[in-house]
Amino acid sequence: MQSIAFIFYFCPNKIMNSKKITIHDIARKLNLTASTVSRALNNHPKISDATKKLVHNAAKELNYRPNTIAASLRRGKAKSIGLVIPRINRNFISNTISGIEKVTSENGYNLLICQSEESLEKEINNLKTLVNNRVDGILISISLETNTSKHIKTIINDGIPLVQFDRFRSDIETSKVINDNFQGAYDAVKHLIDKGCKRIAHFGGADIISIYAERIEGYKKSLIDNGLEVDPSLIFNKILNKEEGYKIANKIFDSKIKIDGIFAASDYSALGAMLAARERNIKIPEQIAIIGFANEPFTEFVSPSLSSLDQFGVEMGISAARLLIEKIESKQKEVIPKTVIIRPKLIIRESSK
Amino acid sequence: MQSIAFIFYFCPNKIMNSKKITIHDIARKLNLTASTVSRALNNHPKISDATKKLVHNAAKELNYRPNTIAASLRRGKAKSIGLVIPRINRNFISNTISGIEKVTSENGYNLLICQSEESLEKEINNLKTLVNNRVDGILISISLETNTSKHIKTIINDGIPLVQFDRFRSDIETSKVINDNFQGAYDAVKHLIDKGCKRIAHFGGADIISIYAERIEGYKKSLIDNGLEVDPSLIFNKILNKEEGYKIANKIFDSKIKIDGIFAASDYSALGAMLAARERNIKIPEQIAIIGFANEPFTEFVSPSLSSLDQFGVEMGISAARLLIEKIESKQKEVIPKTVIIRPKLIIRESSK
DNA sequence: CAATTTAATGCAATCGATTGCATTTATTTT
DNA sequence: AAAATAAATGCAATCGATTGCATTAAATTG
Repeated sequence: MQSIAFIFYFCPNKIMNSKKITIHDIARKLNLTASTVSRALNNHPKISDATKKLVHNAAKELNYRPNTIAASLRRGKAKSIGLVIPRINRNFISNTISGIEKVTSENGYNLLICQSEESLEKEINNLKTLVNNRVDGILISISLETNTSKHIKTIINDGIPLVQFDRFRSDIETSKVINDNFQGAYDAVKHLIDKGCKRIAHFGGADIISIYAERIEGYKKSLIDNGLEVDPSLIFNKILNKEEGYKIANKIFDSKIKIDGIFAASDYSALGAMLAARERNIKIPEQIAIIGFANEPFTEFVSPSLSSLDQFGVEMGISAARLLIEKIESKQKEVIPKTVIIRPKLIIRESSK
Repeated sequence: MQSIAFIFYFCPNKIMNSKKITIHDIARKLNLTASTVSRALNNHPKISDATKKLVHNAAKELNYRPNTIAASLRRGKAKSIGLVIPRINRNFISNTISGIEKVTSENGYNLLICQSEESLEKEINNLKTLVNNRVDGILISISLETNTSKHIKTIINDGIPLVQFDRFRSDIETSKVINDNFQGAYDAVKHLIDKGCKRIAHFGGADIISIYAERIEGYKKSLIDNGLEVDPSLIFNKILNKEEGYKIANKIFDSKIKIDGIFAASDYSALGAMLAARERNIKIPEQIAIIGFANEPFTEFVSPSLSSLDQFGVEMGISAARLLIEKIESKQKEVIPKTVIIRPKLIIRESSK
């Protein structure tokens, strides 16, 4: 007796870590077949309630853990969804992931997450991994480097449901969930004009990415619709972080270019501009009104607080995941690609009041 | 001819979406066996270079995609790692995930992510899902609600490698990567005292979670070591967000309690306190110096900018993932549990200068 | 050149759950 | 009570890759 306790005390892992229980073990114990056990566990209608109860009890007693992998192999599907995003640690993206995870887990799907780190090569590899893992569907927001749709088309031709969200390629027919970047930009610029701005600069992203191209278009259209003209020398590309925003703002202040407003495609570049202005005692919003994009958490707390456009990240993730699951689970092969457009909401704060 | 082109044009999916190629298809094409093909693809030494080349070419030509699931079933392992965290969309956590994903993907593991949403019940379910998916190992940061280790012990007894990070249970022997919360708190409070504070309040979290308990202890020890005494009426628990910080600060200001410094376990509660002070024209840091915890992005941008403790999220994720993979891949069953302690770095900003 | 070693490949079982079809048992109908 | 129907369970193949052991072919040795 003593020695048994002794062994248990020192090697609990070894002792307890018995081999995994399978449906065959349960079947043997109950004098049934694996098929019956399988059906009982899956609540198949043709199995009597009595046996179901027996099986469930035995499963509990033996501490049975179903082997998802085996089931996946047999079914040819893994009940899992792959997600490819540029980076996880971005406020907006982690919000979308949160929404996605909520929906997928509610529907019994596992979520496989890959970061492309803004690299096309990694993005391609990520997709390969997901295909090899036989995911039921893929959600993707493309990298900044992605200037082709070939890899994505391959996926679609393989018959794997795919939904794009946020950053997307428009030359492929997929469902997608996107922000109305045009409208957001339009609204922001209109607001600046309403506040009296006449010379509004735009700090944009890489215009090969559609979301940034659209913001530029919205900016232009808003100017024109509101009686101002587009001055190409006020449009700056690839200004997305604080440092670049700071640099460009300083460059403008040093030059002869006069501006009284900035619409930035990123809160960070807007912040950079704010800091540059502050250093020169240029009053915000009196001398320059500023609006950013994405409604990063810090925008609320800086001073002056920064006007911005909220993108509803969680909601976007939820819709994207729902669209994908709908497509996965629809019997009829052909689901008409849907585009869900979320209109960003202008949050007016001190920087443009 | 015409008609073929026609068909291709209208139904590319149907045509191209042929059944998945398996190693048997490759074998058949080359007059070999599946075993040989499998070995060739895995670069087995006993297969001649000639056949390897043949197999690889055929694989490419047929657009072969290995079925990871089948391999996983056979191997009993999925080359995947499970991650359980309270929420994805928190700056610190998304940073750790980013680090984790980097390491796991570099080592050929998939990452399965689950959110517990601060619920013990969900945390338990998450673990079940991961076990059913036969993950090779698990990384976990526990929920606020988790007041037991039973579910985690089960995992360990099942022989599944598990590493805790950030929020952890100390009554289970696992490797872990944690912040030196005691030291961080100690440093922060010492800094406040050095700046002349005599009556420092602490806005803490739930003290059943060790990281918060440690911050309290560090706070106390620092007071004592530096010749001040601990006044329990200055310690407030479960004050972790802006609203609560704002509320408690106001309560203090309304009372007879005099304070000249706040060390908060969260940047958000620190911010709430800042806003409350600002409303009453209490000068920061002259009348009250404030330090937060986590170095959230906004801390740099508020004004006055908020001193805080940086937790090195990405590095923490990297270490945790490395520890886990090391454990998974070590041949000898018994790996001595290691604890990696990352010392938070005090970032001194205007709020405590 | 026979005997032995080495290299390369094949055979067949296996991982664990699922599922179409067959079979048995129980129930109902005529 | 025989026949027909329904209900419950069993049989056996299957999903695709891996792997220990056997086998064949080629190379080496004495």
